[in-house]
Amino acid sequence: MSHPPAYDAFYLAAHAQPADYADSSEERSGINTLFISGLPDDVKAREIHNLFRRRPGFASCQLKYTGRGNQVVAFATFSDHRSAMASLHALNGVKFDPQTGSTLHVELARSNSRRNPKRAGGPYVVIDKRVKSSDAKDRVGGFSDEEGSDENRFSVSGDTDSEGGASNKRCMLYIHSRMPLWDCKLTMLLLMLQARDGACSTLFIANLGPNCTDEELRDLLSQCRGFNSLKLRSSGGMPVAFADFERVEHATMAMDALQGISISSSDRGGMHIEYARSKMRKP
DNA sequence: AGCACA
Repeated sequence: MSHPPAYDAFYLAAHAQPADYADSSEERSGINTLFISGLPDDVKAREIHNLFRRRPGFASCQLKYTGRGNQVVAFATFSDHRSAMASLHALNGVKFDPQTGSTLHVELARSNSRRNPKRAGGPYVVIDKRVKSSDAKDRVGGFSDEEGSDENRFSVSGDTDSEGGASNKRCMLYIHSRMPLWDCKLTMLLLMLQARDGACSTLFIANLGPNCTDEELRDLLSQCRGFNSLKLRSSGGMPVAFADFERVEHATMAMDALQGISISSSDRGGMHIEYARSKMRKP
């Protein structure tokens, strides 16, 4: 009896919805906004404002709770690039909190803040992406949340890979030390359920052994939620299979759970599973 | 790398 392997959380190369990343070749000299990290997680918007308000060319600033653990970052916008650079050099590496010894890391932001402090109201803006723990419970449903160890886990990064000019955007998870466990799980769940390129609710299964049977595959697949039907075919003398699921998300989870596993008839390594090119017609 | 059934 083969069991689906544990989810490979450490390197999840999911073809997730592309986060919008600024092209690295973008003109940097038009950037008037600074990105500030290295802040203690109890920093107040007022402190950020006080840090920047007297600097030449200062326009506005905002504090952002990123929602990744307790991570806090800030943005400060200036009237022009030169004054932004001046403040960057003045404040980068400065000790912010003598208690913790935390040091500011200041760099040019990826893009200018388009937030208008006058319209947004108040001298500084707070963006709070933190998820309330009550919704988090609702969102993750059956997941148990061993809270005690908030020693941290993963976060998501975007990356553009332009092999063959195809420019596939993908997301990956990497270990990161300030994220509570529930947040990691939520992130993983969302990534798993993200629409991936070419996603289809039917899966194409190849690299099966010549003696693979319908029953053997069906036994395995019927343990997967949303499994509808299976068709074994032969392609070039070798068996391939099509497995249909209720929804794309079910197919995605089955693929992630079963990818690469060997079954008793396997004689050439584990199964190769992809989305089928087209949805299976009615059974 | 191998993708059918209408």
